[in-house]
Amino acid sequence: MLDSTANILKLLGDKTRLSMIGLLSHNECCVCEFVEVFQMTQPAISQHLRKLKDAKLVNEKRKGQWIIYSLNSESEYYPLVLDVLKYIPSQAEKINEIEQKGLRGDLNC
Amino acid sequence: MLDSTANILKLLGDKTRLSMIGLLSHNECCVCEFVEVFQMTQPAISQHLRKLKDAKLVNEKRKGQWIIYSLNSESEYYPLVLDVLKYIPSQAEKINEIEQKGLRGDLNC
DNA sequence: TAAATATATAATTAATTACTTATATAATAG
DNA sequence: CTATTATATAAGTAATTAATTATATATTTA
Repeated sequence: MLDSTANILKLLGDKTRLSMIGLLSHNECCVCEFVEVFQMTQPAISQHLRKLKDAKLVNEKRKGQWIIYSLNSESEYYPLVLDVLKYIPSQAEKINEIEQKGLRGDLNC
Repeated sequence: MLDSTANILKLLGDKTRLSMIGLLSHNECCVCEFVEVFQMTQPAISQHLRKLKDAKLVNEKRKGQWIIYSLNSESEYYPLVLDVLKYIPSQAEKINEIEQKGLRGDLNC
């Protein structure tokens, strides 16, 4: 339990992944949205998502050509995630930003 | 706030430091006790404590030849620490262990 | 004051992590 | 069926982190 909790905290202890979790607490997101929000290469984003998925903190589902990620509320560590989210500002605006820039529409996702 | 929270989580995302914080939530501890508990070299322990101190998660005070570490309940992140501690087993037994082995007495601290 | 004890710091090394580029796979549109 | 779009994976590199050994500092005791 201590080791596995430490591993979850290590995952959350990266600002990109922590922000991803914050975003996912508001909306499901596809990879291309994260790429826009974080101004990071697509493989870098996919690799962060892979770690979150391996730890079962997020779920993925395919929707046509997109892979949609969502918070896994069934996770043993979901309550910890919710507790942690109390300590970061809302990430909702980051989604609004790309919607306002019209980027979200452009990406068709 | 997101970055600083991520940094705190990164610090807590190491099993040695997480266990240290768990121990400190029960008792103040000196460095030599951590050395016994974690079977790790003294410099390794001091370096972990340094990181926790730099982040102001712990306080140190000198008591004769010993440096006593304690949780800093004044920290902005103390509430986060308390939330996180709900997800790990009590570390109290680790102190009991070394007391039973008589080591704590032997060390005179 | 010299020896012993407790702790910290510096320097090095080993291990881990994050990111990049290149490539592969899967779905859709023409 | 080919081109395009979305995503994943692999391989390599750079950066960061954890641990070790050696040494320095501070306190206590003889």
